[in-house]
Amino acid sequence: MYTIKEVADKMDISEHTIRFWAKSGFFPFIKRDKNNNRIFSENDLDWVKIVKCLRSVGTENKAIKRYIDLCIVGDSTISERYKIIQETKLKAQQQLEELKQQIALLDYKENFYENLIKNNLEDTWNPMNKQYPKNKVV
Amino acid sequence: MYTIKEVADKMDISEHTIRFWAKSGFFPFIKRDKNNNRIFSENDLDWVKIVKCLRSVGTENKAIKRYIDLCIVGDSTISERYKIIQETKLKAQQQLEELKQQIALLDYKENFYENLIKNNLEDTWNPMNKQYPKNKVV
DNA sequence: GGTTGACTGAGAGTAGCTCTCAAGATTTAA
DNA sequence: TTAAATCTTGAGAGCTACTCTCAGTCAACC
Repeated sequence: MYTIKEVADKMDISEHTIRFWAKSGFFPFIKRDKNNNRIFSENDLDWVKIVKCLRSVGTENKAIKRYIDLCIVGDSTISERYKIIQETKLKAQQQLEELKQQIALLDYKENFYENLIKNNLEDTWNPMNKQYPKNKVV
Repeated sequence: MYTIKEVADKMDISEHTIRFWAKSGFFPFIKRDKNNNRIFSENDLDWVKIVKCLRSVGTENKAIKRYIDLCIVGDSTISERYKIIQETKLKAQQQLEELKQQIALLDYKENFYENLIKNNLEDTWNPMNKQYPKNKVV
């Protein structure tokens, strides 16, 4: 059993965000103690985990709520949930490829600057540079 | 030379966003035609590319503006820009690892649902399920 | 018994788009 | 040659998903 603060620390999400998600109906099964404080079970943590996952790959909150609601309905929605997870995974894999390309660009830029510094060269990237080179940077 | 629409198509960014970025001072060198329409050079496209890159790895617009301003200043800011790119790359690599883990979770869920469907099993994930199993899902 | 610290919900504030709109220029069609 | 369609512009409203502030409740420690 965890308090909201413990969940926040454990999952690396702010307490504010967890309360916001709770208010959005993402954790329908959380119990309260006698002071009305939320107490998260291990099972509730699983819900936090999947919400964090969906959110981090860009799933809209409305779509997350839809998925949660399908979970609550039960077994009859399994194939629909399967489809959602499948599509989300595909989207995430595309993001991975995109991210790799952006890292490659950052890597190129890093080497470029490193080279400038090492050799005391001019910054050919800067469009202010009057000797803008034929072989453009980036 | 490109119109804003051509840049939007080429870079897969909405025209709205490009105008928003332009208003934010991310493209300080864009020329206008006689009707005040923006005309993007190949060099301007490079700026769009680096802004898109920084943005896509979560760099705040304020920090992007800072980087752009450093570029405008010129060679004296190269080492500072180098540091920014280095740190951004590190952040992006962490995101890559995080994304891989989220994909692994989605993959697990996908297999889990697939198995349920294939074998007509119950959904052990759903907390509504009374026979909540000892080995919890996810 | 008073202060410290965790929690609560309501609601204001913020970032970064995203969209609508009216105005102006151009191109195309009748 | 006038009309309609298309592209652009900036201003500004609207939206999503937080993010933060605040006043209030409760329990635990000195």
